[in-house]
Amino acid sequence: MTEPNRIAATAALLGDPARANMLAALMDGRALTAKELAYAGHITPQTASEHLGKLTEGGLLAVKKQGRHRYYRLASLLVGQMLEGVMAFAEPEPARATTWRGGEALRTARTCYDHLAGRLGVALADALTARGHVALGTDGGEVTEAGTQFLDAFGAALAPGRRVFCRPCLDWSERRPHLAGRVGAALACRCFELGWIARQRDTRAVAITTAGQEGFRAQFGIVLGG
Amino acid sequence: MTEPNRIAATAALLGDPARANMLAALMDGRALTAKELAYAGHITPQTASEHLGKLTEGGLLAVKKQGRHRYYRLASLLVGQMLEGVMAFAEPEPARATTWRGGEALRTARTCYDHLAGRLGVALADALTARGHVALGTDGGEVTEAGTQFLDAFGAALAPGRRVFCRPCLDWSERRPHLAGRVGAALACRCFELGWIARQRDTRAVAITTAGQEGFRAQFGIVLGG
DNA sequence: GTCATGCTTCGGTGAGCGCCGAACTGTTCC
DNA sequence: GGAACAGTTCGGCGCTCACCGAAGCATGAC
Repeated sequence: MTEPNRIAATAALLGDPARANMLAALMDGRALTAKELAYAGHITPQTASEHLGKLTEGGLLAVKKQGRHRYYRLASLLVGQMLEGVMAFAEPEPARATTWRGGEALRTARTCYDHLAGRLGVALADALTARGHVALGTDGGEVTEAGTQFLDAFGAALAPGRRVFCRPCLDWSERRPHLAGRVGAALACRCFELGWIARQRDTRAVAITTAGQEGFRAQFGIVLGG
Repeated sequence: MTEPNRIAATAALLGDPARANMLAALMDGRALTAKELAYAGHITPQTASEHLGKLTEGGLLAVKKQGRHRYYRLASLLVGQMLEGVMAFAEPEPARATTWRGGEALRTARTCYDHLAGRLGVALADALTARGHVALGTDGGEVTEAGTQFLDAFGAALAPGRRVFCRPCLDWSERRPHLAGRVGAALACRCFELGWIARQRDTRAVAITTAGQEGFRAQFGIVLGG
């Protein structure tokens, strides 16, 4: 009885355009200030403050004071996965190849909560699959023995010993699965470490550096013409 | 720009208690009439009609006319997965062992969209894991060679040849993963076929028949004290 | 034909909430 | 100290939307 009401209450929090915009802006896992989120939601700081209060109250966001700023981020993995679920449904069917702000950059490479998406993310998943490093299906995926060794050598080591699974995440611009879960996160993390990719201000798009162009080509055979 | 608005619009559809109740009632994959859904949402048929119209319009529900009834069901797997995502977040933390309508029956065994959940679902996942038939992790899972053979012999055969993955689905009453995805669906389907479990009216709870008591014990070593 | 039933449409009411301007607290910097 | 800035709280406006009663279509039973 009390159960669906909690569902409704949670969903209602996502059901406001301003809040949805703010949450989408946080999907790359960064922590943003209230002002930045107000900008992302296209609303004034006063209004944003109310929304952020509700989202925090509802357990969707965690907040950390730092000087005169307040940094908001998604409160847990579950929040990111919930948003993924809604996005997977809500996104327009085939890649509507038009007009977002910086759409082209977003489609080339972007972060999706804690892992890589866009053409780069899909290409990485394809490359690893083609080489037998991971096996992916619609219901899940697994890193092979060879894949574990490869990731190890690449510097994106995972806890050894136990079997390593990975979760596919449906990519809304390519409509193809890419690597999420611990594996995707470790891979993305290592790419940042190597300086192959770099975050950009005010967007989830990531830039592929010249080192990255070279690295992705050498290690994965990936060349993104775009 | 248009993107998060779609997310918000979709989430807003889930964000009404009456609609959330109706969707929750459809989570077991059955098709229900408008009247039954009005009852599930605790609203009058007029109001339910509006809600059902919006949900259908939004692509969440599919409807089929049959005589003077209209049967509504979830429109796609994506809808079920989206709801799962929201539920996984929104459910109260530990098993709040109290007071739902038929709570005890629901906790023992119920359907979760197209597969089994509750103690039975978790016990099945545990049994299959313990025997090395499936391997489960937080990011996914896989059916082993032996598991494929076992499922085959059990009558819950899956398309052969390709690797079979399965998706864990976090159980909100037990807080333990159980089997979802194709594997979970095939398993549940076979249990219904064998007459081990039976659907009940007006609830997602399923009854374990006496044949089921015997079968689950013999095949899986599962005894649910009730 | 008449009646019952399932469902939808219409009209009007009321509550909730998203929004912003203005004012207030707290931090940083000079 | 004072000025600048980040963020919140308050008050009031306006819109949206969930709700139900009543009426209107269908379909099926007799």
